[in-house]
Amino acid sequence: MIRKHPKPKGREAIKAWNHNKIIEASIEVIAKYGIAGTTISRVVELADVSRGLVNIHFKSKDILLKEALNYMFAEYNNTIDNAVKKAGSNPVDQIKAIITANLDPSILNKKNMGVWFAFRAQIRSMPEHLEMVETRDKCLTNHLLRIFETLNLEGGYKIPVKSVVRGFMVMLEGYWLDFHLHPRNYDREEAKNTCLFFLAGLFPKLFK
Amino acid sequence: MIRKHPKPKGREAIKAWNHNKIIEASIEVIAKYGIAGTTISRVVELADVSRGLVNIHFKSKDILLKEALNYMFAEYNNTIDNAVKKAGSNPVDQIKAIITANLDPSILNKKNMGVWFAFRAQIRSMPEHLEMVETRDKCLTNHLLRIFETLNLEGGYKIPVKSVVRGFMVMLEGYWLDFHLHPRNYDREEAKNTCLFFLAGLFPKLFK
DNA sequence: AAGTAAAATGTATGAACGTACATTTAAAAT
DNA sequence: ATTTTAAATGTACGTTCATACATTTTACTT
Repeated sequence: MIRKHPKPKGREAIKAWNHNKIIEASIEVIAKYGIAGTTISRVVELADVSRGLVNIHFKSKDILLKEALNYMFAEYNNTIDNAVKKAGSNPVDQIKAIITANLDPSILNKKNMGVWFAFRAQIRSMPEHLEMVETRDKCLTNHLLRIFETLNLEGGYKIPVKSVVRGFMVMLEGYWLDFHLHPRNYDREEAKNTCLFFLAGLFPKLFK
Repeated sequence: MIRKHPKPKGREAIKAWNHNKIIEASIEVIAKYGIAGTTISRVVELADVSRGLVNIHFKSKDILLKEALNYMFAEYNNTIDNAVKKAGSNPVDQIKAIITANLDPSILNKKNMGVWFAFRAQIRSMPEHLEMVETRDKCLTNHLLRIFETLNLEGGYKIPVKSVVRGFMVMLEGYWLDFHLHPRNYDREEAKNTCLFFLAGLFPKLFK
């Protein structure tokens, strides 16, 4: 049962509170059972609300799924944007901030990865969600393209930016997958260091 | 409807033929609809066999899923082992062979990736399949550990082998994910070159 | 304190699910 | 040709699913 905060007062507030409770329960259920394994019964049980309430708040199961996914992505995009902002103007610091953010427990945790890979796995049969996934990809790609281009200029490198950005993102996502499969003995520090190690191969002066 | 080969003669042969037809149909359905979205009805329709036959060949749905997964993994492990063998004794050639094999259409295709990520997504709620996934990981890890250690010796490098192997595998898998999401405009050559580019950063003399 | 409208509840319904099993089909043996 | 028996079929059953909606509860208004 999800009950992070006590039940608030006021009709509107209670409604919003229940709405949120259902979304968060859905996320947890998706993470555990996958998209097709997510049933209203499981959501209802975890959210501790009545069966009918889900139908009132979300016109259909599909809409509920979509809102749950959206909820999660918004969090991710915010986290990354903030991390880059906080890192200041140094591109190397920005890269490090992005790596750290992507490996931080607030992003890289069982629940998030469960949902993440559940959606990615089913993308073939639910192409309507592809857009949302790609929006997240673009958020990260844009940051990285800009940063690596700056690195090229500042360091006098001639690294093929597009390929390296893709390779780098692919690596980050690979580490997510690694965590998803083996959350127990996962070493965030090692993952970070290996990312930096690979980058140091390409930009020796900057990442050493 | 799956009918690669004409129906054979002989009771045993027909039985085996149907068995195979059901497994291959299952793989296709899993790839399209995910684990929980895989229903007997869908498998039966695609395999073009009677509803009851699945129950006779596979005691339960779980067992069918397990056999389908096993079928796919066996193919993968064979392909990799053969690729390494064919590459000869040069470690750089072996690495290249592994990259090429992992990006080859016989491995990296919509069907395989659909099943692959479907299982990985659901691993949390079906831990009984973790073992099979890890067997595949070990097959690849063992090859790579040996090869990178040889590279260290031959080239006089002091690369942290374990980390690099993990980073490299993570990268390969990241490219699988990339393909899974965007099979249309996927560039196998570029993926291969970027892998080599990252390795060239670590082993400059060898991968240039 | 009484009335009212919004929100939440829980039961009902039909479709789809996995599985069991009596029946039919057809390959092999006589 | 007839018999035998393994293999395949298709219906039937109990369960679980998403959804609809009449009913009850509860926060707000008067």
